[in-house]
Amino acid sequence: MDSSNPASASSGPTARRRTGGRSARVRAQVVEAVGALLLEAGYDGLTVDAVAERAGVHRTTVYRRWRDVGGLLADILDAAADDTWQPPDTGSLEGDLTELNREVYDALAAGHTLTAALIAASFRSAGAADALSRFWENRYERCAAVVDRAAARGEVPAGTAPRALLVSATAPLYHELLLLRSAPDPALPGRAAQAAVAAARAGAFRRTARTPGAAG
Amino acid sequence: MDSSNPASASSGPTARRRTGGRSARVRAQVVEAVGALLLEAGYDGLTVDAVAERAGVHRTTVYRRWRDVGGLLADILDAAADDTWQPPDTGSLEGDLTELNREVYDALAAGHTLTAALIAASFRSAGAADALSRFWENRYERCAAVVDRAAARGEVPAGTAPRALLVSATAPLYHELLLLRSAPDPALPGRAAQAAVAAARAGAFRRTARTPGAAG
Amino acid sequence: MDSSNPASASSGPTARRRTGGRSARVRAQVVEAVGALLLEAGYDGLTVDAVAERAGVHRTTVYRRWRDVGGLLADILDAAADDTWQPPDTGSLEGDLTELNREVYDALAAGHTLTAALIAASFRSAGAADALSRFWENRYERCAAVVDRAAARGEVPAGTAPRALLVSATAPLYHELLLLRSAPDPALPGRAAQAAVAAARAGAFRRTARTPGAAG
Amino acid sequence: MDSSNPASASSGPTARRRTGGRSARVRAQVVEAVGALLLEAGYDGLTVDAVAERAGVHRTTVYRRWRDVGGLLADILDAAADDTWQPPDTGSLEGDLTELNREVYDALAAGHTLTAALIAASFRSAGAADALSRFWENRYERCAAVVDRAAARGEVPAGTAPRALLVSATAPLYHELLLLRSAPDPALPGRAAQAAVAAARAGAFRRTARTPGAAG
DNA sequence: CTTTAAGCGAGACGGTACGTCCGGTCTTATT
DNA sequence: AATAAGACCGGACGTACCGTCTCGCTTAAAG
Repeated sequence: MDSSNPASASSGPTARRRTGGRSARVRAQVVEAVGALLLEAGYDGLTVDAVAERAGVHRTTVYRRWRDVGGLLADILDAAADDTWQPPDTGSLEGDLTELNREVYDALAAGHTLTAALIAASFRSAGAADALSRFWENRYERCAAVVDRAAARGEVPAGTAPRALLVSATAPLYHELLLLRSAPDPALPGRAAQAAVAAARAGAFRRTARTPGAAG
Repeated sequence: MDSSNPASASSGPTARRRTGGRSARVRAQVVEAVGALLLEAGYDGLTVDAVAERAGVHRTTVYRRWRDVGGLLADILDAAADDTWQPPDTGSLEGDLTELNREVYDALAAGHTLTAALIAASFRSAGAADALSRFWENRYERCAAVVDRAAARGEVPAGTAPRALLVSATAPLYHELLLLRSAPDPALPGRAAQAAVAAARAGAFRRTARTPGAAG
Repeated sequence: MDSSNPASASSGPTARRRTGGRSARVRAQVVEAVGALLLEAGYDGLTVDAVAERAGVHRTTVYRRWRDVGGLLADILDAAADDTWQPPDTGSLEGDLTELNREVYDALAAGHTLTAALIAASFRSAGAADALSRFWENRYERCAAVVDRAAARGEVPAGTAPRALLVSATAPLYHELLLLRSAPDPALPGRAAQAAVAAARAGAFRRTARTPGAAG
Repeated sequence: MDSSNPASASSGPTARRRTGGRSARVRAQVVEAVGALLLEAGYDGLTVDAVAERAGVHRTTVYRRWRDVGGLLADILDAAADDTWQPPDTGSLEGDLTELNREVYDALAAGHTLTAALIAASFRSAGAADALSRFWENRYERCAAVVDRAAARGEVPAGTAPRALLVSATAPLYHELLLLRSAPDPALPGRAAQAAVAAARAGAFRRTARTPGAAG
């Protein structure tokens, strides 16, 4: 799951936004400024004033089009959701999950990070929170393929719920790096992936729930 | 949350701290106000002004003793860390973990919640972040007993790392409820506990690492 | 004291200043408040907060436009300098000087007085000090006419320096009433005027300096 | 607590005051600190906190003994009034007045000056204003000798009021340097002295008033 | 040479004002 | 007539002093 660069891909084909002329240019400048400021100064440095100045646009223009900081974040997140990112395909479930975790790890371990800033933002702005949820759901949907392939290969029981497995694999990373703020451990992505696979093999994520450990 | 101890440890022994009468009362009022405001208005409602007014104390007094909002949070967190909380002891690992998860679930599922506010705060205040880390580490240490007991009962392999197991069990809750903000699912505590137990049984958290799935 | 002109000269011509409606009204209210507060509470009562409240304007607005109390004073002084005041013309030098002195006397003898407040302010604010200097220089220039007329009438030697004479005539008033704070003496304006005239007749203020006592 | 004259002991006979050792040392340190701070930072830099710190004394001690900043100033002024200063005696009135003026000039021309600071203080503190008045009256009384000697020498008419003459001579200095803040002119002390002498010779300061210039 | 209370050190508190930053709204001038 | 720029309101921040209070501890003065 790459959350390292949500801002990169700009406005996809589905969005029927007016793309021509000044409006588009203004939006591009503002989006660029938001991303840059988030990286440099985190969410608290993302003031409308700073965005406007950096984008070379007037304060009131930002208010008019994005209403507030949450709107800005929602915009760049929704833009990022339209990108072309695809989950890895290494041939094994543990390999795929480790690879996914490594992306997360890289995005979070480096202290001041765009991802962390976005998450911080989600705690303060409803708009940002919604956009971030949408973004993440989108990613989980794409990643379901990883689990499906594993099931097809017989690595996990049929009926394994992709999302529960994926959450189980990645959640420890966010927990350690974002919430507990413990020292980054390069082995963490692999270990978390491995534990999730072990649980999955034991049937812990089968949709039919229950009777899991009993099998083991 | 006890509010009797002076100012969360630290400080030299020579400096005559004042613990009697007014100072203690002021602190108690402020701590109470912080908790109440966090619950009512979340982190963004936790302004120094609001705390002072609610505590019936002057603004400058708050600044003098707590410096800023982070200091306030650190104080109540450190106070909370001194409590007498003990992990559950249901007789089985899955039972204990489920019980733990249920506590987390209850603390997080109810929207505006103190826990969520503290986590939000940790993204904005270094002081709060440190205090929260200390608080959590403290809890994980206490919970190690749960794993030790399970190991003694033979539920998990000897050498199972308590912390890794505990993180694996609880992280999905924080992930779903705080980060993904998905709809609360009452089955989640149990499922996450169960998956962690399955992984532990498969040896995924043995300190000697590696060769886990090989057992399966 | 006119309050119609924007913001005491200065500032580039390119910057589109706004002179209409609200801005002008705000300035008028603030200037009025400054004068009233100076009279009522003296310089120490002239806080930005008090000015803002009295003017019915927000604190930050005052800071934005006037920066600090010195800026406020400079504004009202510069406004005052634009007035239409003219020195008296009684027909005799001593009469004119006495009349001038009486104005000063009236302005200073009544305890809490705007003039005294402005002078007090000039000791604490560079901006106010400069503005007050400008104001006084302006007045001395206008008063030069009094001396010129006297010279034309032959009351004082040709070449008498107006400013030195005027200072000599009025300085004792400021000295007694402001610095020494002695009890007001209604005869003082006349006496000081008379002494200055005597000195002038003796040639004490001739620009060619020296050779004064020679006249005696 | 009487703050009118904390230095000069006295007060009730019942309350046994303590004058020796520590108290005296404290006062000396504080007085020194006040003078130094006035010179370095002017009246606005003369905060109780700064005085206490510089004097190596606790804040509350200053409040206890001097009540406020005005009390501090009154104390050092009254101390200064007890000195042994004597007016010059050059042999001529103009010489004496010029010498006096030069002292004033030196005290005022050098920008940040103790004298200016005291005067500034007198505009804000009733205690300081009273003490300064006392100080100046004391000096004018001592200077009366200058005028008496001149009268004895026949330089000025008998009955010339010393104080009016002295004020006339020195006021222009204060006016130019303190109020008008014009550029210091080294010739000013002499010119002002000379003008005052001229007026005095013309009888402008005779106690019986009136009919002055008529004589010329 | 004790006693004893005046005076000091120390910390905290309530309170006023400062000057700044930022969020958001409203209004004026320009195009 | 629309919009960009400027100015405003309002809330909060963190700081500096002010003046007060309540404790103990020192120490100078009286007995």
